[in-house]
Amino acid sequence: MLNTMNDQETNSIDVLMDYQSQKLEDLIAEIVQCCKERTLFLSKKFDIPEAELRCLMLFGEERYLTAKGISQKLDVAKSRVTKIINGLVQKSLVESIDDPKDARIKLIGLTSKGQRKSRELSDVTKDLHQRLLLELEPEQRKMVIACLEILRGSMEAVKNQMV
Amino acid sequence: MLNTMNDQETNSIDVLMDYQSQKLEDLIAEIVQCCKERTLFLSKKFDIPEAELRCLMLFGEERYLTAKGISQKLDVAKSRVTKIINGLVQKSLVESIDDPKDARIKLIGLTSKGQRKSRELSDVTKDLHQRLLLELEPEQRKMVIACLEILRGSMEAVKNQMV
DNA sequence: GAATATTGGTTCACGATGTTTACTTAACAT
DNA sequence: ATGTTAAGTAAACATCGTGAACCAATATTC
Repeated sequence: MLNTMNDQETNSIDVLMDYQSQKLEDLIAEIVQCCKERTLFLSKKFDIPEAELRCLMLFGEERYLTAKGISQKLDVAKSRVTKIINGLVQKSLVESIDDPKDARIKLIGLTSKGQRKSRELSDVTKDLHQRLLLELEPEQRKMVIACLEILRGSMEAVKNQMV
Repeated sequence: MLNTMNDQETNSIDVLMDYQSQKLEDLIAEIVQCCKERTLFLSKKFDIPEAELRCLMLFGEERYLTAKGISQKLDVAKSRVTKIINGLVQKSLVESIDDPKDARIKLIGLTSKGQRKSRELSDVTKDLHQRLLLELEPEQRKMVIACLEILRGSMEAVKNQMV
């Protein structure tokens, strides 16, 4: 009797977990897909490849970046950075000068055209995210952000388990 | 006086929006990054390119798929599907037979090896999402899922505004 | 029923993203 | 001085993806 009861209970818990994990998977996939479309949209709008846009956005505070620094921030190989920088130099969005202290290093900085583009880009993405917030009630905004923080933390935790 | 008060209020609302939209942007970026790492991890674990894995996962219920159907589900050009299928055929995970009714159509189906792989893959991803849920309290699970639904809806809404 | 679309799939040329390996040049350390 | 480490570049390769041209088979239309 009790046994049956427990079986049913565990079973319904399993069913719930199954449902929830499937739901979670689907939702995350849809959100990721939406982000992919957004970056593609921006790339087309600005007529600049995605990787170069990502690079442009790194010059938020910093005046100059090095290839190595960019490589770390973008999480790609150094050689990849060379190509990205080449593309941006071609478009006159960025220019590199020699570090006066260390001849190995090249300092990469935005040109004024690059600064305009970068500003424009961050304005557009900021606008998009603000519109996203405007879709929500002020109460929901806090809650959604709080939930994303929780989710991010859990994803990190699971990632670390995986090693 | 009142004016000043209102200015301060609007200002603090703006500040809040700025903060929240920045937070939102960062959180979404981190979550997307985490997902990217996950797919890369699975691709290496199974030693199968990401696009082919994505294709394998389409055979959930359906016995057979057509190149056109796959093209729509994966949201890529037909020509891309040809290459993906070639890769999977090479690995003996999939085989294509002629549709008896329409000689233009090739029916793509999993081999038994492909079924095993596909099953394995969905088990692993299900396990990952369940672990994600286990990081949360049962109450949080519902809340996080609810928030993701809200977020997804808002993202769709913003996307549609953008046309 | 023959001429004319339309459809499903392949091929080819191209471009973007990325890695790995090897190489050059410059700085540093003993 | 010399050997080691660091920064950047170059070449070869793999993956993901599009678009246009094309072929063969089915549908449509007169």
